[in-house]
Amino acid sequence: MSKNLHSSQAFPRPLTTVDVVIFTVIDDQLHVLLVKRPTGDSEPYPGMWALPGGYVDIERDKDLEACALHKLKEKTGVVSPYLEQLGSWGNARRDPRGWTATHVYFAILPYESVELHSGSHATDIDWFQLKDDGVGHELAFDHSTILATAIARLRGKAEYTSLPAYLLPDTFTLSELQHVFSVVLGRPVDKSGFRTRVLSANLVEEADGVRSGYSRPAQLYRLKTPQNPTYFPRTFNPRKD
Amino acid sequence: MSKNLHSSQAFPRPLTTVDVVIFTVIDDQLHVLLVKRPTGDSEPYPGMWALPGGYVDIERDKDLEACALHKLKEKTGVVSPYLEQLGSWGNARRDPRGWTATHVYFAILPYESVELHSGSHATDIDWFQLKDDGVGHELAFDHSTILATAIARLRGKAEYTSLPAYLLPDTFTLSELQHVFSVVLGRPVDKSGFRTRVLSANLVEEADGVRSGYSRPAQLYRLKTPQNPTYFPRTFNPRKD
DNA sequence: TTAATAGTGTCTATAAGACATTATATG
DNA sequence: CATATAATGTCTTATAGACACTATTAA
Repeated sequence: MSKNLHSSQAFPRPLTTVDVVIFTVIDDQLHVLLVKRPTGDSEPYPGMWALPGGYVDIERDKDLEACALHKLKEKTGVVSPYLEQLGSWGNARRDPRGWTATHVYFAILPYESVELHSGSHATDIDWFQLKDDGVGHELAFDHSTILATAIARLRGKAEYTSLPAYLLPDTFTLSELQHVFSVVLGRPVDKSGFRTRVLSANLVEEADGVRSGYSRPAQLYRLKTPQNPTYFPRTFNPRKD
Repeated sequence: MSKNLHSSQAFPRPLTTVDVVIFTVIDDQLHVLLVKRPTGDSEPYPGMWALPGGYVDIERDKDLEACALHKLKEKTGVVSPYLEQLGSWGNARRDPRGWTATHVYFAILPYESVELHSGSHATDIDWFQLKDDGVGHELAFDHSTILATAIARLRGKAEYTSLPAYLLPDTFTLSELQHVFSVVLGRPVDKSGFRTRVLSANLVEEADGVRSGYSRPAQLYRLKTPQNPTYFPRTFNPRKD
C-alpha cells in the first residue's frame, strides 16, 4: 500500500454537510426559509433557527448538488428550482462536534410553488423576512454569516443578471418582473429603461395570453432560457462620483 | 446520546480535500501551475498532471482558506496572493478511493514573486500555458473541468473587475496594466478608453517613480485597495446585436 | 367617461470605442 | 533630430435615467 494512500486513510476526516439558502418573495418582501434546531441535550444550538441542511449521505446522494436538491425537495416539495453554489465554509469551531465543512447552495423559488414540509411539528420550519443582511436575530452555527453572503450575492447579481426572474412563476408580465427586481434591489426601477433592458437582452419571449384586471391587460412573457440567468452588459444605476 | 448526534457519527464521511488553481502570466501568456501525481501502484491517476492540493489536515489547518494558503506557499513560496473561492466538487466517482469533496480556490500571482518548490524532483511541478479552456491534455480526477471553470471565471471577471491587476507586481505602469488585461481577455484593449476606465474607477493611485526606457518614461501606479478587486460599472465591449 | 395600469417616445447624461494628436524621454 | 512610447483630446455611438405621453381595458 502506497505511502500516500496510507496517509490519506490515517487523516481524521472533517464532517461534510450541505446547507441550502432558499429565497422567495412573500407580500412584496424577500424571505428566507429556516428550520428550528432540535432540542436534545447533546445537540448544538438547540432550539435555534438554522438554514436547512445536513450530512451528505454517500449512499443516497450521488453528488453535492443532488444532496442540496434532496434537502430542498424535502422541505418545500420543489423539484426544479434555480439553484447555484454559494461557497463553502469549513473550520474547527463552527460546530462544537468538531471540524466540519459545509457546501452551501442557494435557491430561488416562486412562493406559489412551495408546500412546506416540516419533520414532526409544523412550527419547526418557517419563512423569515429579510432585513438588511439577515433576519434580525442570530442563527445557529455560522449561518448568519452564510445568509449575509447569500443576500449579498442575490442583491449583487440582481444588478447585472436576470436572477430575480426566478422568483416569479413560469409566465409573468413585464410589470411583475420590474416589480420583483425593485423588491430585490430595494429601490424603484424605472419602467421604460427596464423594459428596454429586458427586451434588448433577449431575456424573455411572449407567452400566450394576458393578465387582465381593472385596467389595460398586460402581455404575458416567459424566460427564454430558464436554465441559466441572462447577463446584462451593464449594471443598474452606474455610480456617479 | 441524541438520535441526531448518533446518526451523524454513524454516517460514513466523504474525504475532504482542497485544491488550488494558480494562474500567472509568463511571456505574455496565461499559465497554470500543475503537479505530477505519484506513480505508486495504488495511486489514482499515476503520473498524470493535477492541480496542487490534498487532504485537509484538521490538526494543522484552522480553516479551508488556511489550507489553501498553506498549499500555495508550499509550492510557490508566495504568502499573500489574491485568493478567492472557486467552488466545490463532490461525488462518488471523481476519486477511485471513494466519495470525495474538494473545496477549490483560485489564486493569481505575478510570476516575479514565485519560487517553485517541488516535493522531491524538480520535474514534478511546472507551469502550463493555457489554450482555450485547458492546457491541451487531460488532467487527473475532474481537474480538467475545474480548470475550465477557473479559466472562465478569470476571463469573465476580467470583463468587469480589476482582477488581472493581481498578475502584476506592486507597482506598474498603466500600459503594463492595459497589456495584462489584453492578455487575459485575449483581445486588444484600447489605450484611451482603458485609461479613462481605470482612473475614473479609482482603482489605482500614483506611486513614486517612473518606468524609464528608450522613450517617454511612464508613471508608476499601485492598487488603491489590494485586498479587493474593483468592480467597473460596465463590461468591456458591450455586445452588439 | 373615468380610473388604472400597460406600453411607447423624447431628451439628456455618461461612458465606451476608434483614432488622432501632443508630450517627453533616449540614442 | 529621429524614434518610441506615454498621455491626452476629439468625435461618434450606445444605452441608462428621468419623465412625459399614448393605449386599452373594466367599472
